[in-house]
Amino acid sequence: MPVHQHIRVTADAVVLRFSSKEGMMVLLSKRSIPPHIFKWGLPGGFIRNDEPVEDAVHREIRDETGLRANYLEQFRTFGAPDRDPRGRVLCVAHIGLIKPTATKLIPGAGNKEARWYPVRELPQMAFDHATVIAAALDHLRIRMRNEPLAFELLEAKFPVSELEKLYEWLYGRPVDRRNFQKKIHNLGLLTTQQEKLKHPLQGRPAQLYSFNQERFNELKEKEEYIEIFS
Amino acid sequence: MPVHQHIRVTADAVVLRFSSKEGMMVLLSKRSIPPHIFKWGLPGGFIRNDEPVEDAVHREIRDETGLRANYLEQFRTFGAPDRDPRGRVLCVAHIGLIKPTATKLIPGAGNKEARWYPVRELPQMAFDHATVIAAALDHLRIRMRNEPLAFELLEAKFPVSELEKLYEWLYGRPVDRRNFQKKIHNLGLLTTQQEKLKHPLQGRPAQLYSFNQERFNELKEKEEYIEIFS
DNA sequence: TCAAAAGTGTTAGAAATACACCCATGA
DNA sequence: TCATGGGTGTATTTCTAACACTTTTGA
Repeated sequence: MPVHQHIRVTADAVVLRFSSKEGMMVLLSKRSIPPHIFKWGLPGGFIRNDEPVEDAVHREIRDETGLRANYLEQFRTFGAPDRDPRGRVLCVAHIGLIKPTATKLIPGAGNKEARWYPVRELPQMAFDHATVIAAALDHLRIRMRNEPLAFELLEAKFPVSELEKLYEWLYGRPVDRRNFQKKIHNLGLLTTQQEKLKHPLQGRPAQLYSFNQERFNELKEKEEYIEIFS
Repeated sequence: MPVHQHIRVTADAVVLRFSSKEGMMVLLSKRSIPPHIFKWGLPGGFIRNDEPVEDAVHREIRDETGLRANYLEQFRTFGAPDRDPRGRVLCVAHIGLIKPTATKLIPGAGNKEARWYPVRELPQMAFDHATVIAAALDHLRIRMRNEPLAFELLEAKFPVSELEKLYEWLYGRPVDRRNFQKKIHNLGLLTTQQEKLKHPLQGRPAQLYSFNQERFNELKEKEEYIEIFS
């Protein structure tokens, strides 16, 4: 039992927000202390001794931005010995997903500035956080084929086109609207809502849908393998 | 910067070995010290202050069993505050894959007993290691659909039936031999070897194949998505 | 009436599935 | 010659992919 081990551990989150107008945005906070002072980093920080890791992530996101991710999943731990100049610091990295309406940031006690940045136009990043963001997107790209994570990034009621644009953004290729609708409807994952989209900037108003979680659970029970997107 | 953080970190591995006769086996080592003395646990231990995480895993596996996994991948970090009675200990869990010939164990300095156990007949496990093993298999089940990890569990030259039985074991369902061969050959992942399997216990000798890594890399470059098994 | 986005169906090709008999070998 | 496991082809169905015009609305 090593009394001599001295490794610290942070819990950090790549919190993502999507809208078809702005694309995928990531939540960053500006560092106000060294190391990497004034660079931008992921919300996160040291885990408390008796605190569950997920709780630490939620706490840090709240403290730095006032937000709460409605989906949170650990995806990898970054542990290169030289990734932090202060000494050995492991980073348990998470993906957080949040609805597009979560735009208003309330920087907390730390007085740190927080901002949404387009994932494809990142500022100078602290530590290895650019790598962490890239890894988070790779992870999401794999998970979103089979898991209904897309719906965590959309409003409760959304037009199919928004879902489609999210997949187009993530996979970097155009998606055939007709085939996409066919597939998603055949799976039965969408429940038609009464309303239509009230204020399209222009064009025909879109039918709104919500994600049918029960239907997905049903599918998952009987089919071992569900492909939402190919 | 929390001088008061006191969290220790271990690197542990679920090292797996497969043969059609025995099924999937996991490498365990018997604890010789408290806590959980005399229960079985995953090979692993505390990371050194300046040691890369993967190096720590390899070192622990070697020290406890004399083996070296030919594939190693981190899959999750377990961090429940109460998972270790000694205090807060995070476990960065890995999957290790090893060839079926790696049967001989050389317990090292720690004098710990090490053994291969069938994954489906585990002894009483230390800590949350039963959960860790279950999570490793879930992870493997997802990864093996799209990544050529199966070949890390087979000899360099193997009959198709061995590959097929590996998939059957992992997904818990029978696989149609003809359709399986068709699919795997259409992908072009197998290179036919000169030899046939020399000593089948009975029956017609099987053609041997090796995994064609270059072909897989080629595929991965042009196709964004490769499905090895559905 | 125009611009903009939404909605929708058919066809051809590819892939997945289901299914059964013969072959090569050792005992 | 028998028992055992290896090797193989075809027909059916399902899924995927390609493709363009009409509808609804606000300006």
